[in-house]
Amino acid sequence: MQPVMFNKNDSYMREAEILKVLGHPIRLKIVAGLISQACNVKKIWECLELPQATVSQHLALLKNKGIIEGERDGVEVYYSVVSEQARSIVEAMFTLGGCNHD
Amino acid sequence: MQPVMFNKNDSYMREAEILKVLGHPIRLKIVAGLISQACNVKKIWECLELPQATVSQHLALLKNKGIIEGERDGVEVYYSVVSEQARSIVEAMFTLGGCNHD
DNA sequence: TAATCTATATTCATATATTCAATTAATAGC
DNA sequence: GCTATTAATTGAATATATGAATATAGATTA
Repeated sequence: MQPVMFNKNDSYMREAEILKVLGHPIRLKIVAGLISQACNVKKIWECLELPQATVSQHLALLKNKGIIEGERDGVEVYYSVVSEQARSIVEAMFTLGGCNHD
Repeated sequence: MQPVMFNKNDSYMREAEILKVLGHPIRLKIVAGLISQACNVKKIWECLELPQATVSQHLALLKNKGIIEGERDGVEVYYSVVSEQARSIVEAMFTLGGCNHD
């Protein structure tokens, strides 16, 4: 009896969704940055040199998918990574250190 | 002096692209299946109960991104995972075993 | 309260992705 | 040549994502 190689029942929906959300350069940069340190919104879009609205949209998406969470401190909101799965994916991504093709 | 939390220069393009390609339930299923064993195309679309064209499209995308490679054996083509980065991402995804929220 | 700085939400035009039937290509055997 | 089998491609409809402008809400200070 063979192992279940292609599982048509298990939809991998949730897993694929996490990967898709991380699969955008801006969001990946944000999450990778927040892994090393929690940060407020202004600093993020200043560092990345992106419009505030753009960063805000990506932060909202990351928050809705349960990857980051924000904590308000006065006028500022500090975001940090709360999804261990996202954290381990990003770490797996970079611990290989580009030792793949080309 | 602080570490470079938000790197605006390093675009993370390539990394984000890998995650985006894996961020689709069908492609994630295919890659997860091919990690456990190389397989020909017909078996894939039969197991997943999807049209041949749909699976072929996703296989082409995975191949173009350097995640899988195909080897022809007569009239069949056997695919296998060649990207160690993709492999480690998928493994990181599932070794956590859903111990996150809800 | 007004003024101001900050964060979030909404909207919209554009671009990209996805699906699947139909078609084409490649291989093997007759 | 022809035919069967498997895989790749095309094309068109539909769906989703993106980014920037704009509007709204929240918080602080004068």
